[in-house]
Amino acid sequence: MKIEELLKTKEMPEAKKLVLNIIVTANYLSEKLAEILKPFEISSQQFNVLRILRGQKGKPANLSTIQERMVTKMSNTTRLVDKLVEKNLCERIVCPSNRRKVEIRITFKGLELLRKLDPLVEDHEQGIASKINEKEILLLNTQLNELRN
Amino acid sequence: MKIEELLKTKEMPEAKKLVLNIIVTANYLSEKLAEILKPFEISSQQFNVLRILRGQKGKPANLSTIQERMVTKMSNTTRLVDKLVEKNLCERIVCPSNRRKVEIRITFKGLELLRKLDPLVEDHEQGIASKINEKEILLLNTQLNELRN
DNA sequence: CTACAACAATTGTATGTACAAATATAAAGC
DNA sequence: GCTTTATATTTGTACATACAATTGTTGTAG
Repeated sequence: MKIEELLKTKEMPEAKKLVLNIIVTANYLSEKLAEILKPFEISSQQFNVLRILRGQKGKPANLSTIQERMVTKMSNTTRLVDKLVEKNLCERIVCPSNRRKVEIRITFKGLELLRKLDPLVEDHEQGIASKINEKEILLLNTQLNELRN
Repeated sequence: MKIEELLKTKEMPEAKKLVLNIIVTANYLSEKLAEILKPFEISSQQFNVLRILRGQKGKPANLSTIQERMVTKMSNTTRLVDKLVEKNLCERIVCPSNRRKVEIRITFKGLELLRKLDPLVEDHEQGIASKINEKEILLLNTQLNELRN
């Protein structure tokens, strides 16, 4: 649906339309992802943290590393990790060489969960992207990058 | 900055890049808006509600009307309106013809606040959109609409 | 060695989001 | 008229976000 229909407004400058459109589309995408994750009782931010941990390939991550790689930077990583630890999806130990830091690792259970989720999330992303052609995807990525400059 | 640099990942399918890029860009835009609104002690969702109320042009709105016009549909409109009422930016009375409903109106103080904010928000939106040319804006809007279909 | 600055994470508070359950009122069916 | 169903909003709970303040630890200057 067109953005202006969605917001039930007649007229709007294109600039305003663009800003709202990006936000509305992002909400839509996040909701779709949340739907996929829901049966597995994991939120999109928790999923995000798990993927970052897997990306470490065995090497433990500390909180600041996770934080700087998060999609939403200011989320409270301590409490996200708390939830994951509760569910045994990751473990957290105090870093022996520097006790200010913590070492966070994904567990086997966490890896298993991601392995189940991978194809579902992949389908979701492909399904979205398939609405436009490949050239348009590349262009869209470039233009979004520019908007943030 | 390119999305892959931002997330500090080497390779990623374009579809995944696109999905993340939209979400990251939306976060960026929301943060910028929040910065503008902060000195006025109003959140972007409260601002959103206020603009919807102004759009009613004197006619009162009830909760469900506001809800369906919100950018983020599932936010809890009752509590957002609570905050606005506390600040005297809008008023809420029980609808006399149907006591299940409420009538919500923007106050003079609310209109004044929006009048001050309008040019700031406009500048923000224009500033973002000016990063790409007009044709690209139109195209981007079209493509984002398609992604949600 | 001690005081102090810098660093890493945690905790606290207010706000917002997502969803379910509860409350209150109105409308419909018998 | 009384019960049931539908409608509109509010309330409760868990999670997430934004940001400030605090805690505990390390590094460093004197």
